[in-house]
Amino acid sequence: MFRFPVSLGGPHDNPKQPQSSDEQPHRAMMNEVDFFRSEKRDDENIITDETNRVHVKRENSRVVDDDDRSTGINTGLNLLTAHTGSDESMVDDGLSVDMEEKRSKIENVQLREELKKAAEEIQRLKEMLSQTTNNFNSLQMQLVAVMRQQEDHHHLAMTGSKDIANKRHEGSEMVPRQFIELGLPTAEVSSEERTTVRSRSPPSLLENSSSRQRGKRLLEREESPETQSNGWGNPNKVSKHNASSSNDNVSAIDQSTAEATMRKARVSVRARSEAPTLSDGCHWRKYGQKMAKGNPCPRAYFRCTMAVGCPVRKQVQRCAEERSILITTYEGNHNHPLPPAAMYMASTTTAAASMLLSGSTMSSQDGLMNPTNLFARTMLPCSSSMATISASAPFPTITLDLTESASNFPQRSGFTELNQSGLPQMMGQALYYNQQQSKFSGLQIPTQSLNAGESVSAATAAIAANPNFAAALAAALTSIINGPNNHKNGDSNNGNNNVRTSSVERQ
DNA sequence: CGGTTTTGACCTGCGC
DNA sequence: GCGCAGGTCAAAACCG
Repeated sequence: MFRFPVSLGGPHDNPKQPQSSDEQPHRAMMNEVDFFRSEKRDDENIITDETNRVHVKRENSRVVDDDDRSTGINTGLNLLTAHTGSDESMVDDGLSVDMEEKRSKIENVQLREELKKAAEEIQRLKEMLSQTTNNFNSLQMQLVAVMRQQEDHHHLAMTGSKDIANKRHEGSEMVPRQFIELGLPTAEVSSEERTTVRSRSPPSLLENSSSRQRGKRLLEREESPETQSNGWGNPNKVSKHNASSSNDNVSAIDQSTAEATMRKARVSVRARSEAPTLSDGCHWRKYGQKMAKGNPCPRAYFRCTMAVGCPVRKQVQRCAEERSILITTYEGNHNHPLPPAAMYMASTTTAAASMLLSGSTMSSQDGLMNPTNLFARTMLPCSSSMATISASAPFPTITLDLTESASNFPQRSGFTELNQSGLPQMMGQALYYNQQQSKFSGLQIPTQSLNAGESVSAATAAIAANPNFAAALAAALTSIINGPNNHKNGDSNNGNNNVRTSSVERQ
């Protein structure tokens, strides 16, 4: 799905190269082959060797080449050079051949060392990725186990006290309600599965669904992933469903909850920008605009147009208090490959959403084994103050605030530069949990844990500062994150459509 | 001409 | 039941 972009010296390193036919600036291995080939030609033709030698040198820095001439690195050869010093012609004699051979050998050694280092680097990165994958898998399994446990407790509590359950559904426990709601079928789910889930639904929900079965619009919504009252605007609908849900579906609910956790989250990005929208690498079509209450600035609604039927939407609105701040809220998951620039954003928002959702299903005691911490440490290394999770919003929403504290991460800037270095910047965003977090059942990253992970964070930040690696890692993590869902959903186009696709499925 | 934006109407959920 | 607000639709206008 991704490649680690290893640069062993790009075209910039050898601007003076002859235009040989086999010249391919991005192929380090080809250069290596060329090198050996040229070495073999030594015996054949010195002139040719000279040409090839220059060609080979492109893997080395020009400084080395210059040093050879200007500073006389090979002092032993200088004598030989001096011997032929009067001869400025391009014709080499036997002594210069020796010099060239020695030089070639030195270059050969240097080149091999560089390649070796590069190979080791690749191997290390692979190991890191593998380790991250393993960590994620184990954490995910733990997450499932804990969710089961929590679900059991939840049902016990509900059956034990209806009052308590009612209070939960009326008031503070917004998130669990949404998770249940999110368990409803998605577009990727087969029609059979949809029917099954629907049939499990309580009469109220069925009535509600049937009452919506009118008109073309409804049909469209039925086709779309979020048909089942999964819209942005009806977050509490299924909570009632949840309240009346029985215990016989615990496992099903567990599954749906797991899916649900990846479904409904919104990722809101606050960034200072004078532009009407943030350039996040995707193509969007505006499909609506509304004046929101309490904000003189209209809210614009956009839909991803990079692929037909892509469920990803975003809302763009300027902050009422500070017009220079652009609030972009993403929801959904792309069902198509993304360009790298968009991948940055998608990966970041996916990670944020995953963090939000996975964390929200955990109890506070689970913090240490919560994947949230993994994400917080891997994806948002400086987790301290830049992301807000809001439980007061109708949906679990994580807000990445790019308007402040831009000092603690390299290359920090606004989202508008995402095309260049978006991921590192985003990854540099830290998380903080506002007061509303206390309402959140599980979104607590223990300060302890974060402190313990500071070294990890620092290392991660350093790595993430490299856009290439960041892109690769983000892509990898995205695929990891999305993996299970993709399997469930069955028809995912890429590794990119989990959190977000699922979270938008209500249209 | 095809894609995008604009904008008024419509749908839906929620609170009173 | 009614009104409000958020979200969406879709025809018309606009644009490259």
